[in-house]
Amino acid sequence: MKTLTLTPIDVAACAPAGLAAPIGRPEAEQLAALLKAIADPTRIQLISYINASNNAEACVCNLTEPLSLTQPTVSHHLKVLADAGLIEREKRGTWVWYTVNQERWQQIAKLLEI
Amino acid sequence: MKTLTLTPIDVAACAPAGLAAPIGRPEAEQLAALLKAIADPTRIQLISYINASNNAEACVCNLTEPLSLTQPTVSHHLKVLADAGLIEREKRGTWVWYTVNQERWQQIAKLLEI
DNA sequence: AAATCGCATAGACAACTGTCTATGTTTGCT
DNA sequence: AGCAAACATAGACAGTTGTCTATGCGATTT
Repeated sequence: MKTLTLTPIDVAACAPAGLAAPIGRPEAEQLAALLKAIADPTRIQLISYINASNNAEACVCNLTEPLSLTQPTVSHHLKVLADAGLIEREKRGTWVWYTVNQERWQQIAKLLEI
Repeated sequence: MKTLTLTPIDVAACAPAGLAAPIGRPEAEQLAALLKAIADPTRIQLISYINASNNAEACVCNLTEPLSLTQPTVSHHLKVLADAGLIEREKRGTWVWYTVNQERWQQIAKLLEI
C-alpha cells in the first residue's frame, strides 16, 4: 500500500508581502488551503479543546466525548490539522498526544495583514 | 419573489476569549463561517486585487480579466465576501465599487489569538 | 423609447467535504 | 501467545461548493 505524505505548506512562501499587493495563484492557493484547514467548526473546537486541556495537550479519546463524534471522525480532523502544520502529533505508548503549533498559529495572523 | 438578506456575522460574539478556552458550537460555527469566506484562492486574490487597486477600490469589470473568470463567478465570490462583512459595496452610477473592510479584517487576526 | 452596459440572480453540474461503519495496526498486559 | 485498548485507514454517502450558461434588472445614452 502507498502511504501518502502531504508536503507541509510553506507558510513563509504564502503572501510574502501580505495581502496589500496582488498575489499570484499559487500563493493564494496555499494560503487558502491553510485557512481551509481551520475553517471548520469541529476543527476550531478541537483546537480550543486541546489548548484548554492539561499541559495544552490531548489524546483522541479525550476529544470524542465532548464533541459527540466518533473516534474516526476526530482522527480525520486531527489529520487535516496536522497536515496543515497546525497541530503536532506525539505518540507515547498507546496514546497519541496532540498539541497546538503556537508558532504556526501566529504566522497565520501575519499572513492576513493588509 | 423573496429577497434573502443574510444577517451579518457578529464578529464580537465569536470566540470572546479567543481560542484559549474551549468554545461552544455556535461560536465555533460563526467563526468557521467567517473563515470559510476567506478560505478560497479566488476570493483571496479578489481581496488582494481590490486592495492593490487605485483608491483601494475596484468594480466587477476590473476583476474578471486578471482572474480569468466570468462576470457571474466574480459577482458570486464578491457576494460571499460581502455577506461575511469582509468587503463593502457602493453603487455609483452603473458601476459597483467594492472596498475591503479593513476593520473587520483586523478583527479576524484577534479571533485567532491563543 | 430603444438600445447598451454593468451587475445580480437562477439553475445546472462536477468536484470536494464531513460524517459514518468496518477494518487494520500497534502497543501494553496477562 | 493471545487479548484488549487506542488510534489510523478505507470506503460509502449525503451535503456543500465553485464554476459555468442563461437570463433579469437598473442606469446611461442616443
